[in-house]
Amino acid sequence: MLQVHDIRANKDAYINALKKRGLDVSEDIENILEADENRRATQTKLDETLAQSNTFSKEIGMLFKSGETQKANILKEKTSKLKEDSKRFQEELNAAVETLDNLLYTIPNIPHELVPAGTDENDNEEVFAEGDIPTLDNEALPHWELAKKYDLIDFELGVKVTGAGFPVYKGKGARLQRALISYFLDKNTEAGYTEYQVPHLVNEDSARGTGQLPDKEGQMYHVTGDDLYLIPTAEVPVTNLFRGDLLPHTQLPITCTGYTPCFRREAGSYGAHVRGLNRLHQFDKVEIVRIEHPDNSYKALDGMVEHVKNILRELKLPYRILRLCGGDLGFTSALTYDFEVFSTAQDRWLEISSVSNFETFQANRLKLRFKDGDGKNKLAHTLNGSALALPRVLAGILENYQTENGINIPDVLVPYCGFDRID
RNA sequence: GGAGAAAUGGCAGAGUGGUCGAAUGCGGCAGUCUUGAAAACUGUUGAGGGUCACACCUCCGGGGGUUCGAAUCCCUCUUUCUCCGCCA
Repeated sequence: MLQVHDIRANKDAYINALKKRGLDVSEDIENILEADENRRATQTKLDETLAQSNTFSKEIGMLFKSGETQKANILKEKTSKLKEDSKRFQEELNAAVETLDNLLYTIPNIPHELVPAGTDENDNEEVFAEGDIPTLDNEALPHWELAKKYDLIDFELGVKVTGAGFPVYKGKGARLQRALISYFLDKNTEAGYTEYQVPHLVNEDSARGTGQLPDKEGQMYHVTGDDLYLIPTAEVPVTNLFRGDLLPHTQLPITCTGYTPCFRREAGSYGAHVRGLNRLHQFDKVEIVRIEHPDNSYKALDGMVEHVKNILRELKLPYRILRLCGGDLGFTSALTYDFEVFSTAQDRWLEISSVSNFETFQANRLKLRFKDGDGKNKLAHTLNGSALALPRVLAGILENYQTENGINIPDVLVPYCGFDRID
């Protein structure tokens, strides 16, 4: 969420910038500023009342000490009204804070100046593309056919055990999946990211910290018995490792990577675009997370983009990079680059990574701060990206590496797989 | 799952109703000394709100209560530790 004092200072600039998202927030901003003034006024009233009653309490204490109990008792009576007042003001304050927070929750992050205006994915800006799109013959199959032909993934078994969107990987399919996880983790740790294994269930505070709650409640699986949520991405547990921290600036940047399964309800999804591995309720992903000094965060974002590029280059997959337009930009993000790999047999681009800078938007909710060189405590910038999401990379490999006689394995994966062909 | 103990500042650890935001030690920062460093010594050192700046307010695991006044008493929740049971 945004910080009120930033909104106060940059009111017009913020209203203007949010137009890129297709939003007119001028009224909301006015409401926020009004709610904030109300909050501060109420706080002042409460503080003054408490100050008064603190003074009385001290006096009463001294009077009792010196034996002047009668005077003390007179003072005691005076405090009862103050007590009532402070109780009432406290309730008013709680309400004022809640009103303000609820308003703040509705305002998305301010898009970076590089974010192009636009309403949907068609307006995203292609900033880079690389790799040759193979020309396949007419016999080329989509990955779900290949998975069946070579017995790599069994979607029906998943339906039997759990339901649609929970595939079962078998044999070389399972091995290839595991190879990719190891390969990604190795690439990330080589690049300096520290590997973490984190819980796959998180509590409500964590889900709130990274912004899944309150807005996206319906997207997560909720374990009601223990009031825990299955993680939709490793971003949630990994970023929350640092919730509430006040880090010395010398400790920045903090860089983490982690593999987790991800669980998404994907309510309302249907049709051809969700076939095979294209969209699942459970999938694997290796994530990278950075906590950065605000002065370095955009350099860091560029570094993450380069890092993902290198991986895709090694895998020799044709891909492109999109800079998301205002209409497609995630609620919490200031600038996002999506990576898409070309799915030859489906003749479409599949998103395999999304790399974002959230600036202080997440850190504000997380209360994730650092002590800067000047001694001041400031909110850190958080960034994250997939490196990479497994299913669609797998789909890309199966489709792009298929031949008449089998599927080749990208060279860099052969040591991880222990085989160089699926046939 | 059963029984007991505990939760205090970056860490360790005092504090059981009245100048306690909190002793002390370690750590951190600044200085003295030193060619430099170490050691020693001196000073300083929590967070949030609020203010032009002060003042002032809040915070001793979370929430609630008693009291003029709570780190301190009561209730409740959570977590940790010890013992027992179960277990990959």
